[in-house]
Amino acid sequence: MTRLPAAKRREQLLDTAVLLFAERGYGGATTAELARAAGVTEPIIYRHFKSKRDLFIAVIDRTGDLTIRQWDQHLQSARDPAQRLKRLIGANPMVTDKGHGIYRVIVQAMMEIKEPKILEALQRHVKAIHEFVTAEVKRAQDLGQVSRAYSPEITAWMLLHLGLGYGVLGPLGIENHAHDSKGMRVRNVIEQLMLGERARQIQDELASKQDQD
Amino acid sequence: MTRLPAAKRREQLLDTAVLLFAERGYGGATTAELARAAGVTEPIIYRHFKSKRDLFIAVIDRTGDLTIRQWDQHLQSARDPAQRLKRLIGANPMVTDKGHGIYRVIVQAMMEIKEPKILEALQRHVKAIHEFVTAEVKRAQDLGQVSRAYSPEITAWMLLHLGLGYGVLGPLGIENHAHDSKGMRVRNVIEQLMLGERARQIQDELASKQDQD
DNA sequence: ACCGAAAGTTAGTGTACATTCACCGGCGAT
DNA sequence: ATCGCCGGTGAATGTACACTAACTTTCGGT
Repeated sequence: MTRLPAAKRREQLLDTAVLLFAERGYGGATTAELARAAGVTEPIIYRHFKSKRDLFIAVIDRTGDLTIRQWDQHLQSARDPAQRLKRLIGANPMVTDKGHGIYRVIVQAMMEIKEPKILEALQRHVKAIHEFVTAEVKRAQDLGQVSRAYSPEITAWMLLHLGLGYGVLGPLGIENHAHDSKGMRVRNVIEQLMLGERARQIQDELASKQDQD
Repeated sequence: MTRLPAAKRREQLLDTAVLLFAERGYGGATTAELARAAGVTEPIIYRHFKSKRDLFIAVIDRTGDLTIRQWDQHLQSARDPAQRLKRLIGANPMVTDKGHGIYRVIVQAMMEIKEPKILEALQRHVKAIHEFVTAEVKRAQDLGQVSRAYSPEITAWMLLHLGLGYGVLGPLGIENHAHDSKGMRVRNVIEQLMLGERARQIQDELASKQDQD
């Protein structure tokens, strides 16, 4: 309806595509739907992108940056590195409202990898996130807030794997997923392990005064 | 070409479908390809399965059984529960030659979930595997070979998440994935954590006499 | 030897969807 | 005032693919 300059329309199409892919998946989303959601007709899509696949690649590159920026912002208000880490653990972008749709698309892309360009984009993305988490862990270790038993790098990989696994299985809605009959949650286990040996007592103390995070 | 009794044909179709789905993905594989690969014509597929989706569900269910049977077999020659667990950790079906193709498809399905029937199949699958791992952990705990700090259930979830995350990121071929600059690997960390506090020393001892696993 | 059921085939049908063709209208530079 | 460019549309087009109807061959039991 409303006429837009090419650059704006392109951006808008990408915005719309992210939402649509998140909801329907790449395969499930149709160009007709995308056009309708964007308030234009199909040929417009092809004015801006060579093909649906091309559009998909553009979406991935774009969401990579976006995700890390969102993470950064989310951690900014934390008091200290330990708190930041707790938030990091609690704010798995695969599960939070903002991120989970986007991450569905990214993991979907990880499972396909037909184009080397997509692979490269994903490698960049994971590397960036790993570096980010590594830096967080290192900071907390330097302040003695986190056990130094393992290197920041390996700890960050563990966190990524755990978060990814959790993010994949969570949406399946499996009964008793990620917790046991006593109400223990994987999240708690991770925090305890990361915060060192005394962590369990600390955890117990915190439990009674209703943790804000 | 060669005529087969229904049961055999059904099995053969499933065998073929696993390979094809692994290679092309569920969406990418066509019924025509499947028929050709199986050496029959398309209607045969529909004699044995109500639909392509139905076939996929059968594949998922079957892979669940298969994985567990393969694990069972792989673990059988281990001396004790602790050894079994070590093997379990080392035999991530998402990474082994046999499993990795089909697990890519399964994770793909987890990211899409269009049909509730597929969702159910996936839930069954994950549940079965979780139960299996839980039982292994419990056995090792009962013999005091594994730290009782966390319940078998929660420990099993951690292992599943870690394995899944590792299996998703591994194929991306990221530099330094899952290990740090000192050569420490996530696998080692998991083993150490699971085997309790003395695990590190035990690990060191074992390292010198060239562990067979 | 025959017949009925089981296994298989040929040749569609219908449709969902990415992609394109041919045309339209308004706005800004001349 | 007008004309060409650019953002836009309506209506195909083609094709890939799941699924099916109707017919044929083979096999095993009597």
